[in-house]
Amino acid sequence: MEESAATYDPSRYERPSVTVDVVIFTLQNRELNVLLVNRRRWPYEGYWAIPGGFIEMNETLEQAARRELEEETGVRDVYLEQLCTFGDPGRDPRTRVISVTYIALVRADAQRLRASDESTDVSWFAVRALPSALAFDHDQILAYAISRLRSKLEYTTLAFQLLPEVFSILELKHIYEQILGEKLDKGNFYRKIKEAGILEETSLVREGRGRPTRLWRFSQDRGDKQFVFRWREDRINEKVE
Amino acid sequence: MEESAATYDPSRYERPSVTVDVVIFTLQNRELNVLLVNRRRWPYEGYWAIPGGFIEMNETLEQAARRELEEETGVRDVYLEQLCTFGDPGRDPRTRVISVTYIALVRADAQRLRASDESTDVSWFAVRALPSALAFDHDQILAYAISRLRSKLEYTTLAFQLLPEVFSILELKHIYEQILGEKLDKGNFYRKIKEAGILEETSLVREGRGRPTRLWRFSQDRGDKQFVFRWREDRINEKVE
DNA sequence: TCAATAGTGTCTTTGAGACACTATCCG
DNA sequence: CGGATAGTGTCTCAAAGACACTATTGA
Repeated sequence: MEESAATYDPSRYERPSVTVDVVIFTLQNRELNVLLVNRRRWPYEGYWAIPGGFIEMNETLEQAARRELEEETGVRDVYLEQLCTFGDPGRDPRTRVISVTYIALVRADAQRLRASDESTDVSWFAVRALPSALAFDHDQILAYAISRLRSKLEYTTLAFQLLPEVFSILELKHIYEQILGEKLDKGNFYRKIKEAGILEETSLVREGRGRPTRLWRFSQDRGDKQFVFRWREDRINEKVE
Repeated sequence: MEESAATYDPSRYERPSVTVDVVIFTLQNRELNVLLVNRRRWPYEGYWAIPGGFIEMNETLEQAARRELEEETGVRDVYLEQLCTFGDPGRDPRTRVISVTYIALVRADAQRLRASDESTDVSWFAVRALPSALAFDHDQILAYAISRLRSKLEYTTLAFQLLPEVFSILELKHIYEQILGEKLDKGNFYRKIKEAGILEETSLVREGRGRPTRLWRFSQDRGDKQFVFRWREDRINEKVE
């Protein structure tokens, strides 16, 4: 009961440790990728884990997440959203740890990203080829993060957070296909995205093997334009939304 | 970084307190209601707050939430879902407190509910007539809980968690209207809910002033029947989902 | 010319929404 | 009968989806 908080004596209750873990997504050669770090010590030595760390007493949870994110990728100003909090008693053998998890979406064109340098044991993994077992309950966290990303894609403009500044419409379609795991119709995709009015044409084109591609940017100044992209109906069985 | 966890020395980091707070919804005379407790001491003495309490070291977060829920309402086996975690440094003047919040949906027909007995300072409030200021950042939490409930209603069968065992279709419609804050068309509602195939007819009827009402129950054994109820499109501007 | 990629047009089917209608009770 | 509440039928219009077509490049 909240009332017991009023009589709270700090020494009376054991306090758990609290960490913030960040599932960092990006697009790497047209595949959805996620950043993992390799653990060097017990427990789960040699296992891959979601990057994270302990919160400091004077920062908000989101600030902690941004700090971790910047430490790992050198990137600021990315999309960040709270996912869920995990806190089963046995999940960390050392002590009781509560993990507040976040999802981050990072643009593919940030060069510092490739700083998966060899000295620190950090690496990108395609979500379709993840390590078979992760440290702690991180499999579970990651699976949940992916399903959440998938479902949010359908009714938000989240996908743009993964794209470079300019892109072609078929590239955008490709991301949707990647993340939704489903082939989409080209014509219908063009129609929908154009009608949504959230793209600005640029004067750029990209040359390729066939007809050159017109490039677009995500229009910042869209008023309250909405973009609901529901190709699928099976957003149902997720608990927690 | 996760690695620092490996070198973790419990005494090296200050640990925050962790509470679990539960926003408990129910239906009380056809209105969506929420349970609040009145605080008796500093801080926020006399203010209404969302019920909650400190986690114990050997229980999961969900167990803690169920424990709180049962303490407040005497109810078990209700729908429970994690909402979000709040942890700004200044939110509790006593010490750093991280609150993991949950939403609970409680059936209206559990009699023990009315045990808002006068001795403990606990009471139901219609969400349309909430106290003007709540303790801590609980206004924020509550507002978020309501918006989440609203949006989940559109694509899940959550509303059934609020209803008694048997109910009429128009009662169900009424809940949707309550929570979505919008008038729905009777005919269309009948059509949709019937097509969804998630209701079982009972032999019961309820007599009233006009034509008696057929009563239904939510069918447990629906296979993978889905129910997407999207009358509205403005599920967009919520962050975090 | 063809292969390759980009982009458009159009028909069909579905389902949301509006709204008028019928049904069954009490007095 | 009329008022009150429950429940059904049906028309319209917009949008999703299927799919065939045109466009522009390089070799």
